Amino acid sequence: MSTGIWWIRRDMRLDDNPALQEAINNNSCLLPLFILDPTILSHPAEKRKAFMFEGLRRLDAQLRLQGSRLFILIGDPQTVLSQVFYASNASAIYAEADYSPYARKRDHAVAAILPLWLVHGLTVFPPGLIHKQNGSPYTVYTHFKLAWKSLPLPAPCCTQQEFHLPPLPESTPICEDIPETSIRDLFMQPGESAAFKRLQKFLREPIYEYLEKRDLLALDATSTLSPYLRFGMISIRGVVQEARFAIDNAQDEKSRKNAQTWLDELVWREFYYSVLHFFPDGLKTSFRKDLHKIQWHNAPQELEAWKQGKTGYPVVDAGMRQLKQTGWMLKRARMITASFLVKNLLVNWQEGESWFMENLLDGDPALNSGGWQWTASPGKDVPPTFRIFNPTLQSQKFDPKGTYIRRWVAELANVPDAFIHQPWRMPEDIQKQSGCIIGDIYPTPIVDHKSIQERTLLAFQTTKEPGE
DNA sequence: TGAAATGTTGGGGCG
DNA sequence: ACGCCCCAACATTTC
Repeated sequence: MSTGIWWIRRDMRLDDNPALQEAINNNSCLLPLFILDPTILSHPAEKRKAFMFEGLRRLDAQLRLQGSRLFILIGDPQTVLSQVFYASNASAIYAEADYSPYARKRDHAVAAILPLWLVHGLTVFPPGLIHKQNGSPYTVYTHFKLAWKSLPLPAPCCTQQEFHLPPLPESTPICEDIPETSIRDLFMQPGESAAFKRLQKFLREPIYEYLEKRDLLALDATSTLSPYLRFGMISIRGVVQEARFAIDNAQDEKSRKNAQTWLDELVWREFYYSVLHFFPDGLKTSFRKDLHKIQWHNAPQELEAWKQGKTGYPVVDAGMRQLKQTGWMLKRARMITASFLVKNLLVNWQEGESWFMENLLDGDPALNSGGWQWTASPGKDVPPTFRIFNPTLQSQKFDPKGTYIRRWVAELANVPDAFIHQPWRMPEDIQKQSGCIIGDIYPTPIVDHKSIQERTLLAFQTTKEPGE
């Protein structure tokens, strides 16, 4: 009789879970354990924590269906694991490898005093596996993607729908309750079955229109799987396998291309974890070293207006309000709002990065930082150009009727279509008619896009290297 | 996974 | 009927 501890961190699922499988294969008893780490609990991400706690409740329910249960303990992981390990007379601890700098440090400390087995499962291929011929990392996505796609997809570790969880050990720790949260309405229901349903729904039709519709802000045309992937409520290997299957089954070339684009997004996720692997400092400092030279404007009141969705640019404000209320934005909305902060307000990208981390359900350091640095980078990607998003053009393109804007910015609900993207241009009588006085009910734009361009170009010029 | 400036084309109104 | 102009729509170039 041996007991394995399944230390759950961000692999909150039973299906295709390599760490869980490893624990089961090597033990006759299993102790599923989640540690409430004060370091993580102190992070001000209330919505994401609520999603996580509710997810833990669902996982506990799943475990109980098979005669097991989830154990919750509070404290420093090294201390907690030592106690549980000896109290339950366990043989080893099994966990899915996590690659953030904090996780690495934490796991290193645990492994120094206890038998900790880290099993890969967070990405399809372990970060670091894919590199150039000479061993150096890919820093351009396109090249990484080609290398990624040339590799055979690893098979899921347990394909059977039903498997039997080993029983609990005889001596189990006294455990805490899953914390309650003050968050009432979660934008998405967490848990493995919700994730699975969402994927199935997406695969039926939307995946074949993904490229054409993903940027339309008023639609719900994307998979919205990222919060589930964030907590491992669904297996990335399984998702990729389904994506490949969908591509192979596409009815026509256009559908195939649409589905292919969705898979490419999953490869972006792999790419950012790879970048983090090779550049572990890239989370806190700019991956592009020359970004340090930029003279940011960093006006606190402008940053605050951005956070609260009161910049006076409807599409930016809609996005920021949606983020604060629900913890979710389409990638297009993330790009528009991020570009506005960095390129229009000239605020250091790290300010935006940490606000997103506070609010996003899917907030993941590697991906969030990667996305922000993509925004801040003045165009090292292909083709090499300098991009400043024009919030009005983006708005007209991706929310042509203003549906998204009106959904999130109530003050603009009755503004006519002709002015929905630029309400500051409304004549006074129309402002009165639509009940939206600019500068009173809805803010005047905090910066003028046109006049700000020169400042931004100048600030970013310092990043140009000789010969460029 | 831009935007703005510039260039090209093609249909319709009109003399 | 025909050529000319206008201009919107689309394409290409440049930053």
